[in-house]
Amino acid sequence: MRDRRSERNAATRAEILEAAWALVREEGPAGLSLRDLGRRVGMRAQSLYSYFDSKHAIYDALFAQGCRELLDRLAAARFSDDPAEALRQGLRLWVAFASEDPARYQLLFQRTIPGFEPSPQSYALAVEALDGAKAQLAALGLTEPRHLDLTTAVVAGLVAQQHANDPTGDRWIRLVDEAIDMLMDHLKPRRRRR
Amino acid sequence: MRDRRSERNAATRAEILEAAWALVREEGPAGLSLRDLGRRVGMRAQSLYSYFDSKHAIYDALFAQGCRELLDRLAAARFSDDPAEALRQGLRLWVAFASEDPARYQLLFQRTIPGFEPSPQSYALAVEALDGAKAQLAALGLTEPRHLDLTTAVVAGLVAQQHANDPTGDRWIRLVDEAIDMLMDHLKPRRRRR
DNA sequence: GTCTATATCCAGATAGAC
DNA sequence: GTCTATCTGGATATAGAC
Repeated sequence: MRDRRSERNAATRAEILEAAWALVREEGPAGLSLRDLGRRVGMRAQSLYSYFDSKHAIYDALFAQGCRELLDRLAAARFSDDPAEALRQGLRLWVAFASEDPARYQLLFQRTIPGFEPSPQSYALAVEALDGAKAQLAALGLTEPRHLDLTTAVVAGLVAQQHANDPTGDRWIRLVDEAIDMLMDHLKPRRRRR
Repeated sequence: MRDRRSERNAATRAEILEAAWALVREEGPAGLSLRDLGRRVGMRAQSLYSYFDSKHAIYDALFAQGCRELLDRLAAARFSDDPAEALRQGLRLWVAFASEDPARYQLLFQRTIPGFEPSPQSYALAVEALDGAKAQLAALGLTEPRHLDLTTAVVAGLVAQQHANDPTGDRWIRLVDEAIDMLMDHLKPRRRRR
């Protein structure tokens, strides 16, 4: 039969994580404090330890949630049958995901919280998301490491510049289609240079 | 006549900044503490206030030093007379500078220290460095904002991926020449697409 | 210029009553 | 499961003696 107690516990955990996201968006991932977090959910900071073993465990849960959100969107996207168009759609989705929430991007893709590393289970989710992009490249015959690395670099560069130098605008984000053109023209095996 | 007192003061300031760089490299820019810094130079943390008005003033001095280092290297470089080759050399220099010291890169080009913004004087140095790249692009007829923005995005992307995912290796950095090829082929006005 | 002493505030985490 | 109380340690910064 249903375990009402553990259901309630899970609901509270979810509520705590939701409040944590809000704080992380306001102060940045490194600025999260258990005091503030407790206050948000109407608890003393110490009581959070009934739900999470440590502050790092909270970060880890946020990391996993962020990855799952990305995986969900990738799964929900209806990609074109044309591999080139599908890749383009996939990269647009990554850029949109990464640029819409700087704090989440920082938590998932940069190393900005001193001492925090995601658990293997959580990290596996991030790898899974990247595997999607890898497969889309492979469908175009782009299977060398440098193909993926150059692709991730271009995407990461647009997002990094956007966040650092124009956080409220779209100065770099709007270049995404041009950047993808550039990338695909360059990587296309048929017109390989050098 | 020489002011031995102020010479000594300047020497101590320089020593403090050197120790600050070491700490920042070890702990990241956000991890710098005045206690540790004082200990490194054989002082109590409070005594540092004789040399700098605040912790932010120390960050600002580091920021300015980092910019000057980059400007010095740009000034010392002997660039080719061929504008395309000169740009290539310039971008290689940026990538080398940014990748050799992650902490300095973070301090200069990312917004990672809560509450810190460089003073106008210091920021002007960063702008000056970027103007160099802008001029090199202009020498190739690339004067639109998107030309510079795409260029900085590619450079920033390589460096960001390098630091975040392969901090001790060269997995992305070694792609710099290929990335520059890609960029220049794409931006070259003579073969403009779209 | 450097020290001691101190102010003020914050952090993460644990013990134990209820 | 939540609380009070507490531990331990950290931070930046100021006042004033020497």
